Amino acid sequence: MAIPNYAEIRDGLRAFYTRSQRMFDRLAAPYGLSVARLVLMAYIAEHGGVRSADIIKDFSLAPRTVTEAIDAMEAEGIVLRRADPSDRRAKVISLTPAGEKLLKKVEPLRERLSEQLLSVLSRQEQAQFAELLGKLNRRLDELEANADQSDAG
Amino acid sequence: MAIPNYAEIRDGLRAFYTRSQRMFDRLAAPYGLSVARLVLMAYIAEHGGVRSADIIKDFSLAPRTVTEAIDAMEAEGIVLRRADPSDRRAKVISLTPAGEKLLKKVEPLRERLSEQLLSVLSRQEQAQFAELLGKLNRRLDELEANADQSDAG
DNA sequence: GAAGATTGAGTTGTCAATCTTC
DNA sequence: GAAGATTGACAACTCAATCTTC
Repeated sequence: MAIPNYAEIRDGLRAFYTRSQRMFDRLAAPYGLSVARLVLMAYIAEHGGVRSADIIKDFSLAPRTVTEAIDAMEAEGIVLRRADPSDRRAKVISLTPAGEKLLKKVEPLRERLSEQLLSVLSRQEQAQFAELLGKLNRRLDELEANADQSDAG
Repeated sequence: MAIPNYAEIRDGLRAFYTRSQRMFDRLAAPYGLSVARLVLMAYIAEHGGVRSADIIKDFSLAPRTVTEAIDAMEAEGIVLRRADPSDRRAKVISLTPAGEKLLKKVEPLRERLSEQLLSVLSRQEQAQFAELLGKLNRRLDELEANADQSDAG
């Protein structure tokens, strides 16, 4: 039996992720956006009003990353932060009308590029790819849980 | 027929890539390394002496990224730059003995974490995953070629 | 003490411009 | 003019520390 070629997977994944990321960034750049901001905007739009902590948790990001991104988007009038009336520690982030408008314009372009990229796979292969990613992410959950255990122990 | 769920693939890919990347970074951190530097070191070791332009091409990186990484690694005594005798524009990058020693120590840890992560997939699934990534990367080649054509036209 | 948000310092990446040599 | 390397300015991420409120 052949030795598993982890390097091929690592390199293929790195190449695809970074290259496709760059392609999406170039798509969004003319609108003053990046994929990172587009993803945040879509998330905020989907959930209505969110807290920084929600984003940190759902995207596995560092607090610093989120504060900085929201700061920049707030300065550009895309999002706004209001005090949370139910918890004086928290702030509620939502899209401004301008932010919603921008999202509605750029989101279809992202979907179109996704299509151009992913339609090279058959429906079955797309489902396979999603399933493999799901397995790998669940494996990460396990390994992270173990790491936390070690920390505590 | 169901509409392809591109968002699931996008989100799954983003989550897996960024989370696993962070896990590898934490593995390398005690040795003063990052995945990015580990990857560069492995490439330099494999090829003996390389030029900045080789790295830029083979990893699809911006020139800035490479110069900065090599600068930092040179300052730490991991790599060294020599003038290329055959081309006075170029410099040849190679690992120092200390760099080789460090790589030999850390590379097995990377392989071990790859195993822990990817062994959740069967051999067949690993092969599938690699093949799907290959298809997607070739698709990126096509799209990038089209983009270049548009630029020129 | 823990949760929510922010901030300081540093890495890895981008784009765009520059300088030297081919 | 094109290729090889570097640099300035900036985005998006990390870790670690801090401050307020629960």
